[in-house]
Amino acid sequence: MKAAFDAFRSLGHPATRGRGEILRILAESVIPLSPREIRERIPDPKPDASTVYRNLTLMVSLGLVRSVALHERSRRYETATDGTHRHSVVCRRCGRIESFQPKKCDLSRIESDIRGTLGFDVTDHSLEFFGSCADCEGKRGRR
Amino acid sequence: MKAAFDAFRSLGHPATRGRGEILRILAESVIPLSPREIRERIPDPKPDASTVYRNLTLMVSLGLVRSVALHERSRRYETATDGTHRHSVVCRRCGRIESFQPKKCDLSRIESDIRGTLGFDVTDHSLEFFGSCADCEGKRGRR
DNA sequence: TTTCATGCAAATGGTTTGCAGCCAC
DNA sequence: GTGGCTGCAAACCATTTGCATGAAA
Repeated sequence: MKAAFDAFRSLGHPATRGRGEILRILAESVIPLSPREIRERIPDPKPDASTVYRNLTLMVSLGLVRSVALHERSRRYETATDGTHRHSVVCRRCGRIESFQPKKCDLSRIESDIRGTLGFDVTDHSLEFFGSCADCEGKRGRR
Repeated sequence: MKAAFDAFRSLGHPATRGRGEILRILAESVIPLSPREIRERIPDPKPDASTVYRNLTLMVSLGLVRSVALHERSRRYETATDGTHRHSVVCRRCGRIESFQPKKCDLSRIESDIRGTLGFDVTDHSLEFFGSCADCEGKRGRR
């Protein structure tokens, strides 16, 4: 909490309760959350939905938060402050989401190829996996 | 065109002009396109937007097309019929999109790790890169 | 006190859906 | 002929925006 407030102030933005809550909730979650889910977890009085959106946008631009696209209706968000490098694994059947931390995720080779070939300065990437979770796998064919 | 029609018929779905056009347009494009862009490229008379959406959904379920999330307002789609394995590279400054075909994209190691750790049967993944394109890179600081 | 964040409500824009008529097979 | 498409219009829903008020520094 303290840290969250400092994060904002040091970046020149007022620290408010809503901002602290959003950052806390994202830090506590193992998987990326949607704006709606984030808001639901904020204890009353909840900030308006628009405020949640505005703050998420701000936090992304400040580098405190990352947005993740899991091919759903809405985007999801995750903390970017801890140094963890996680990837989401999504079940195409039930929608379940889990996080996976690869022992070694080395895409730097590809990224330097991209720089050489296209002249793009790649700053980050997004990598998600899709398939069937253990539960749905067991039920295979039964649906 | 011919091939497109056969693709539908062999899968038990009527072949219509709209469907052929969508498949043709996606096959001709180097980068993934949004439903709107696809529709714009169909010569008159254009199918209704809802028809385009319905067909894209169908084609994804038939495995003819893949959807790609590039952190934009709308989703994009690309052909899945040719065996190419491409990844999109997106410029965060100007939105330019390019495709990159890695010499070697081996995520099978990670995917089998996922199976072992989470019990997920991973069938596919999505990998996109973000950064600055050559043009924007040159203008660095000028904006 | 001044700037910036918030709530509220309305607008936006992509996507989905119900329904009646039409087309591919 | 008939089931599956399509167009049209309305509904949906996540997200954005304008504006007046309220709070942080």
